[in-house]
Amino acid sequence: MPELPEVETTRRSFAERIDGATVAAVRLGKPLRWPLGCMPASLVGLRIGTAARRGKYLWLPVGDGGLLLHLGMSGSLAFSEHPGDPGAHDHFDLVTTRGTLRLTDPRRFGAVVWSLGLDADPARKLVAGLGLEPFDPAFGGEHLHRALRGRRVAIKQALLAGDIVVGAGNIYACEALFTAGIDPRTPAGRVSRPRCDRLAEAVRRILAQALELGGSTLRDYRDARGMAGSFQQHAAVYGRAGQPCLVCGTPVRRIVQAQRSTFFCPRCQKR
DNA sequence: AAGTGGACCTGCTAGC
DNA sequence: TGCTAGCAGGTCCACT
Repeated sequence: MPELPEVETTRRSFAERIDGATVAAVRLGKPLRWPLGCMPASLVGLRIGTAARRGKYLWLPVGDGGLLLHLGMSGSLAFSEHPGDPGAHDHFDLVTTRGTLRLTDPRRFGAVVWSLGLDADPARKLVAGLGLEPFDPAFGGEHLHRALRGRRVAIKQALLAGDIVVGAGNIYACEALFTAGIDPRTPAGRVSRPRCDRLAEAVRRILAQALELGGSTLRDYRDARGMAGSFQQHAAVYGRAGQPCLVCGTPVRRIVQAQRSTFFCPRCQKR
């Protein structure tokens, strides 16, 4: 599910309410991607700080450390109105003096990890390889061009890898490449400097637009207040295989790259 | 070193 | 109606 716009929308939807609250209890469901790494009971009584985001990770300060959360493919966080009856896919409850924040994640690719800081293990290890934030002023055509130099993977895969720029997952990488007019199969190292300028700008514009629309709700994504996103209604190519390109009318194509679907317009997007 | 494929796990849908 | 194959928003790891 969650790419940067969904994760950031989620963060904004719970950060204010939970900031300054105290942990009253922690409940664990089935195991997630990694073990929590501390005794849940030891969190009780600790004060929660202001939630932050790095890439698609959320960082929730708790006491002298914090929880690094990832929503995986199918995760969502929500304030639970019925904290007494967890469902089959509710795998983490943070019961606080300001409500219960509950992680629901059917596929369990998500994670909740205790760490003494973002720069302490294990959080540091998970965040270490991440690229620039897309809205960091340092992210632009120059950075992109330099980082892509010598890379032979397709540009789509280079964007998804997250070591150059974070936040664009499968939906927004497809959309950004469409906006920039770049064929997703183009070898990354062969994207010219001017096209890198356009691509960096497209990544920012698409993510900003998605953020304004509260992200994409393809299936079940909701923010912590239960609000769905609506970017999917504005997608130019993602999920539109066979339908006419909104610009030129050519049918949108679906191909597979690195075992993931890629959608693009074979006419508007060039190598 | 960079690139590739498999792994993790569950649910939904299209097609027979 | 019921079964099955294929697909889904992510990312880590082992291997070449």
